Amino acid sequence: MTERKIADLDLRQIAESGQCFRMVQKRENVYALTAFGKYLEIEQNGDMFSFSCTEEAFGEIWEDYLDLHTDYGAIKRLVDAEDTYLLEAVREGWGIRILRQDLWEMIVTFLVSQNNNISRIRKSIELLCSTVGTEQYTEEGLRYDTFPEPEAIAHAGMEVLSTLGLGYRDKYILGAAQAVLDGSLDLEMLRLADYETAHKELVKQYGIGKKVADCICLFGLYHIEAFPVDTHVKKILEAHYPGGFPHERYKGYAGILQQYMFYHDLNAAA
DNA sequence: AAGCAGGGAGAGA
DNA sequence: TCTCTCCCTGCT
Repeated sequence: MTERKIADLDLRQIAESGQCFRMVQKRENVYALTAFGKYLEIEQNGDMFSFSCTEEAFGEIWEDYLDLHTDYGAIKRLVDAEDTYLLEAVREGWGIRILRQDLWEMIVTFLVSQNNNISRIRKSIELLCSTVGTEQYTEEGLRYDTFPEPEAIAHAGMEVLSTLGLGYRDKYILGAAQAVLDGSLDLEMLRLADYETAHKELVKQYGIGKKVADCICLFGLYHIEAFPVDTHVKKILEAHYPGGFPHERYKGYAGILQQYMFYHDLNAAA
């Protein structure tokens, strides 16, 4: 058990922000997530958080995963005081952070996300993990499933993938797994590359277009300058930024602002 | 119950 | 380049 007081963090907002699909509410104020083969529960009471892990694990894995080294308060203060829409979006999604998630998991996740909705993405990812991933148990005996490595997905093949209800996306996922194994999709190179290079490489991969590549850059490589434009963001830009989004003003971190806007739009729709 | 939902590939212009 | 259709599936 590790406890911390943390500003600019809200678990519910992150879980619903569409950047991660394996973070679920366990009970009041408690969320559970699986990442890097490990399972974590977090309880939030205001700005006080308790994590179901040791101080060591917190420092080595979760602090970084939750992007706690980044000052989101400072970023929010950079928002144009004249931009009432963006201020409102930030006010509503004040506790959003960009999680530093695993690259391979993000590649598969956002391949699944195309032309798809959040609840179905969640189900697909969970089914993929429980079918092809590795079954693990916490010290308390709670079962969880790790995200399948490329080897496991390639080994499963279309025979298994086609039974998971992924639709036409199954062949993209198998293709990506095979590409990692044969070296044509080089994860280590992507991790070292800058945003432009990573994006250019990603769109070469079958099933990855501009939007999905941007999501992978933002959520899997922490290139916070990446600004994915999906149908929601497109709609937002048309409604609130007819002259175009001020990318110059927010150069280098526009992706974080995109996340506030996206979250705001999801809530407005409901 | 036709049409849509966090897109992309492939074809044709 | 740009536009158009089709793609799996589940939900409304």
